[in-house]
Amino acid sequence: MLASEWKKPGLLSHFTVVRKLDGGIFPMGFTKEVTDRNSKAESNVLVFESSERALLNRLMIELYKLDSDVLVGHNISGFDLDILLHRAQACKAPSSMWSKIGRLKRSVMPKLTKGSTIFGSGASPGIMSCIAGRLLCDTYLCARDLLKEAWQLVHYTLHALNKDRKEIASQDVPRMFQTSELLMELIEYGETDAWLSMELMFHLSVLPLTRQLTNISGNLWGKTLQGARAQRVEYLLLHAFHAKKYIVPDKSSPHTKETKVLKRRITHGAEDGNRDDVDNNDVNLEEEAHNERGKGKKSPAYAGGLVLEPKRGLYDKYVLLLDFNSLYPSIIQEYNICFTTVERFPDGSVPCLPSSKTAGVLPELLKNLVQRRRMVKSWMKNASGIKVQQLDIQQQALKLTANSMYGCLGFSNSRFYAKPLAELITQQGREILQSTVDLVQNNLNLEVIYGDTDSIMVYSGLDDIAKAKAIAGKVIQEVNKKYRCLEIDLDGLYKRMLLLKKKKYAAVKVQFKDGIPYEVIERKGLDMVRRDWSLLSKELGDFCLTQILSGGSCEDVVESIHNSLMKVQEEMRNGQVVLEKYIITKTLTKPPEAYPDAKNQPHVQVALRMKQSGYSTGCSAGDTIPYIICCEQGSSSSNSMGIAYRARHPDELKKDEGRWMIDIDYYLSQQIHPVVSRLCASIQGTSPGRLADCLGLDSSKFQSKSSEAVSNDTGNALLFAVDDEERYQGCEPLTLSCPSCSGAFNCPAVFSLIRALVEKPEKMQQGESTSNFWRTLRCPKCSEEGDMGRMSPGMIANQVKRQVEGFISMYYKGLMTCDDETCKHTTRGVNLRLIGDSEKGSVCPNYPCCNGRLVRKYTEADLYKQLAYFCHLLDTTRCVEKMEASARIAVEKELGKIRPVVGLAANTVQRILDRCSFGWVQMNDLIVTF
DNA sequence: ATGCTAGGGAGCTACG
DNA sequence: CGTAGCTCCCTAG
Repeated sequence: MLASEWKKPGLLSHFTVVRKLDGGIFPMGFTKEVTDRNSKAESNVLVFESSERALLNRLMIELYKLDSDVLVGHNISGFDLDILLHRAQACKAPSSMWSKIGRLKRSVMPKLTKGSTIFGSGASPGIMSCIAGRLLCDTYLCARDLLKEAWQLVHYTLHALNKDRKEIASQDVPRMFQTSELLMELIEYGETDAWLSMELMFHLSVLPLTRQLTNISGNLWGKTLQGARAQRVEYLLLHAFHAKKYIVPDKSSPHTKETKVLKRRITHGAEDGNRDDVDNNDVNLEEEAHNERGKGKKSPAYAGGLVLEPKRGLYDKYVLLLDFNSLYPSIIQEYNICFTTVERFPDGSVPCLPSSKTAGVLPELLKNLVQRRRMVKSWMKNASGIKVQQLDIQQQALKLTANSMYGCLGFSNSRFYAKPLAELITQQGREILQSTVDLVQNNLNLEVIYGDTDSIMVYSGLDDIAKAKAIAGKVIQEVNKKYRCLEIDLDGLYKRMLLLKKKKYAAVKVQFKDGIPYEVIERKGLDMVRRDWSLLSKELGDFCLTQILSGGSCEDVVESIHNSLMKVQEEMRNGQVVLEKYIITKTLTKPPEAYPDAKNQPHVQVALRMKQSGYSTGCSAGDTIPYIICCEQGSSSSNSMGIAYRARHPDELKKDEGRWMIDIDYYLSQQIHPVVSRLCASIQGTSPGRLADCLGLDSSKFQSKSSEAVSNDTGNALLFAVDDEERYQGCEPLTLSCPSCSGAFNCPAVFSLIRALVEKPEKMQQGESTSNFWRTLRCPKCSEEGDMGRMSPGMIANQVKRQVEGFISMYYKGLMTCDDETCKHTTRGVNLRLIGDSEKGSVCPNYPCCNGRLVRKYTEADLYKQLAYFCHLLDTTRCVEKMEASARIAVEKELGKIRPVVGLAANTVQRILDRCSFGWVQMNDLIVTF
């Protein structure tokens, strides 16, 4: 349907059910508001229930009455269904109630968490079986998998759609129940979200596209919606082979692994003397071990496409982009590559091209797909209105199907896995690209500046678009002469182009609309198209790029870039620009009761491993932690002293126009966890005062009382008055292990070492050599000469860092220990969220030998005590200051007293300038400081 | 459960 | 201390 049609008023209906909070009441005037709404809509669009169970019941009844064919939602498979079914389970809802979510009457709830529970992996088999009979359309999964090429589009679309959308933190929900207006607002947010999910589905044409894909392949629609690409190809091939009366290979399942092992044993036993066989087995074993080791990221099994070394630079005359139309499918047809035609060698080496003239099943299938697509495209020319859209989707589906065939040949778990075929195809691809380059360069005397897998870029050196096109025509004619099926075509004309690296370039592309040319900037692989760079950096980089591609003179371009950077610098100094440091992906959705340890604290999940939020936080994705642990960008380096982690209470962060910032005032008014902040201060040399400095605030306001006493000689770092040693009794010691005697030694020996290290620069000035200096460091235990050269500051820092991190992570991961003195069994890996149950004391695993119960080894109080102890031990404030000072001198020397700041943007600019003809510009001219 | 490889760039670590 | 080599993330094709 066209958007105008499904958006027509009256076509869609909606329904909302809301319940009051446990122990609460609905706000005044809410009942009247509900009646008003319903009478206005002339149906029950909004109802309320008194309990969660009643709410679930009501929802299921409404779903049953609707009996919908498709359930739509953004991340519905990873979230909504999971919550609904788990809550139904928790509320002890009868099967007659929850099974209405599907079309199959069930009496027993399947195991919901069976299978993988990785975020974004789709619904578990248990959940899928609950909704049997209905299709599940998860716009999140579809956007990510099915329409990978349109990912950017989806990203922006979502962004655009989200314009009016407000995110409500879970801890704010109770607040929304205080007045009728707020509650109605909350309800509207829910309705908007539902609407947006559906709008996204329509926008992406998910249903028509998946239906077409399913029709082409002959598999199940539900599977296509889940994104099972391999299965689609499998079914397509199954149908094709079956029609020709072939017997297809068995589907390998998890059981086959056992059979393989069994088979190997049999062959091994029978042909013990056969050396080759033994070798083969070893290879297999190695392969398997390798695969298992590299779980997350398999190393490539065979060589892929050829990427030409780019001739870097800024090209200001026309560049032609020539591109083979669907290279891999064409190769299969061109060389008749098929399971039935290619002779595969037992040793697994790359096979030869087939000589057979009779077309194989695979090429014929592809030929058929191509012909159908051509036909559909021809129909499109004469169609109009909605028909054009439908046909367009059909041709897209045909293209997608043809293109995904190759990938499945190389997919090791596919029924039609054929590595030799995949290898042969990519090998031909490489040869074709290389021979094309040779032809264009040697025979046509043109300059090829870049090429990737199936494309070449030719620098014409011409200003005239017509002449450039003529050259393209000549190249196309020459290349296409050589092949039967393969076809090269002009894919784009670049007026100006900046070529930086392999897979990284930008260009001004000339396109035509109704014969009138217009220009678009195309960005490929550069920082600004990646999601892991901060917005500021992306915006600045993009600005620089547009300037460079603007065609202005060198002087103008450099000046305008310089000015814009200076402007940003100024804005940063004035606090108008705030670096995006924290990205909070999602607020926690389970009720606080689920986390007894931190009941009264709001919870957040942090985006891990995004550049904006720092690396290695010691938590894994999805872990719930009572504090946001993050690190400042660029501050973590293994060779620098200390750790870069910083624990922050969520209240300490405030959100402003979508960006999260540290609320310094709150930080100080609440004195949130001085221990943690002190840990940062002493190890990393960062303190609230310094932080305030960075943000341009008056740092004197931010010094805590305890620091004033000692601030005379330590500047703005926080110090900690140590009372007595007894207070740290029971804490884990901080130790270093000596590389030569392996003995562990602890403070204060550690600190004499650290201090010695810090004093190094002074000694160095006296002309002492580095290696000699390191050798003066001795382990206090063995005090042997020689090996102690390895006792480097990096090593010490690493050991300290590891221990501190280790403790924090042990706390958050919930180390459990048996309370029986004689047993003391310790177990790890209990997630914090599970501790609620465990803390009641589950039985020690050593039962019945031991009657103990597992309890948390470290309580929250232990954590703070321990952290305080570490701080106490690491009282290296003075050293840190010295280290900082020497580092500052080094930096200042290098950069002439300016520190690079928009580091990211500056890097990008540097790289761009490196490759332009602006070589004479000094980078220092462009460095911005804050 | 699960299409493929190539490649840049950042953080981190082992090693000489 | 410098650096090669690893993992992780995200892109191009």
